[in-house]
Amino acid sequence: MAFTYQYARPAVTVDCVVFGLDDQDLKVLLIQRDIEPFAGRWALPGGFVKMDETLEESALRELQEETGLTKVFLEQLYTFGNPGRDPRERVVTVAYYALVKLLDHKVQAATDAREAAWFAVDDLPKLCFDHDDIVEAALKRLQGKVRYQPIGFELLPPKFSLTQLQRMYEIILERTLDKRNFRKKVLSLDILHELDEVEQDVAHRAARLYRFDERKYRQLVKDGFNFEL
Amino acid sequence: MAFTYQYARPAVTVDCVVFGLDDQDLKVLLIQRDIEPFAGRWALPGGFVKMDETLEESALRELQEETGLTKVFLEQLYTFGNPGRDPRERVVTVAYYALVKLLDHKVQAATDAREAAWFAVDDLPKLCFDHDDIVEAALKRLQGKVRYQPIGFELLPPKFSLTQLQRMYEIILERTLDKRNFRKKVLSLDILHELDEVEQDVAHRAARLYRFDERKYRQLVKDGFNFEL
DNA sequence: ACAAAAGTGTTGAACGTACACCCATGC
DNA sequence: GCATGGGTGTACGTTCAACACTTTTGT
Repeated sequence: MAFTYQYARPAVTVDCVVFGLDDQDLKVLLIQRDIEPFAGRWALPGGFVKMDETLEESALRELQEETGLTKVFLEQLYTFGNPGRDPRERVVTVAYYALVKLLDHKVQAATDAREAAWFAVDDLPKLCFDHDDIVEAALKRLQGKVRYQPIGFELLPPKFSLTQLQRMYEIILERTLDKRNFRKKVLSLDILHELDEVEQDVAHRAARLYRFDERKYRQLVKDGFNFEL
Repeated sequence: MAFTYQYARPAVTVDCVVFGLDDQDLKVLLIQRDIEPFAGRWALPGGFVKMDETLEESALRELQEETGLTKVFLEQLYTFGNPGRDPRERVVTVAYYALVKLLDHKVQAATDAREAAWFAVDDLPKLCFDHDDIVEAALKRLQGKVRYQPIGFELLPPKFSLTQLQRMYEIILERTLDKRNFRKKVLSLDILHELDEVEQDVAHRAARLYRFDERKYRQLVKDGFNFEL
């Protein structure tokens, strides 16, 4: 079967920059390509858009196929389409970025990928195509957006301590924050639900745990409230 | 000549939401389609991406061809690609938004368009395809971005009064601003150059004119300054 | 008892907001 | 001289930034 068109058409793909967080670093999920071009080299998970799925569905499907991830926070980032960004032919790629809770997900390589692995964002291997540019754009977007939208919670487990929360912002924004001021500010937003639970198995005083209260957040937004850190 | 591919491919287009400003309103530039589908109906200027041009070059070319506009501020907005957004076939469109100085540009209809005309953004005709969604997204982006990037100047003539500047923000943000506070704030940013010139031909005291000092702005940004209104 | 991180308040500076009158100009 | 918009300052409340010690818990 083949498809013929009157004019030449670019191929259309999606690529995903998947961010995860551990104690040390912001990480990005990469796959090692199993097919040419660039077989054996590291790249972003992604692939061709099918004719009957939305762009977002494409991105979710490719993530599932190549890395095993499901149910992630996903948002469109930017579309990269310079002629020459793919050596084979003209490819326009719609880039997405995703945020996942690292501990939840053991990743596994699959279709078209030898391996999938997490890399610290400030210590990535050289990537294929223009994927370096895509990661850079995604990081900038994340750094900008995390300050005025409560998306950072997507990187944390459902229950977290204020220290974990602060650490998340420090890692993403690449600067230290004042503990007292941070707590005052974040608690004053009134979007955290204090739990009757504390950390387990720590070798020091256990921290109180909190949940992000999405219902309350939505209500506040409706009433004209603006998240900002 | 025809082009054959192993798998079906979406068509790839660009569409532009062009904003202009007059005393009353924020306006959007629309074209009246001359060809099917939707011949005679209003739509955003745009068209197919050629194989040897970047996406941005495509957008600029289509603007030139369909409306006569050149040298505009242009920024990628979002990519719309739902199956079914075009009744003919799968079309992925990369949407851009543009800001132009209304007075500079007499628009003129051209290729594929019977007519090009400005419409107040809050009084648009029903548009073809999903172009209503695209305009809505562009307006939201403009409203968000104008507050933390000095892009609003693209809508004003090179020399403007503080009242004009304030009016621009009021129209875009859809709320009134306090005159004294606005002036204090905007002058404190130190990115305006006060000219030795005043308005001409007004039936009252003439306002002092200013220019946006892009050099100074870039320097301040380099030094860690953050524009915000 | 020691190590490790949790938790907690105050003060001064900067910034945002509300508000009203005189001035310059053209007709 | 009157109509029109230009231009200007202060006072108050809120928010931000800097800063250090006590408490709890596990080993």
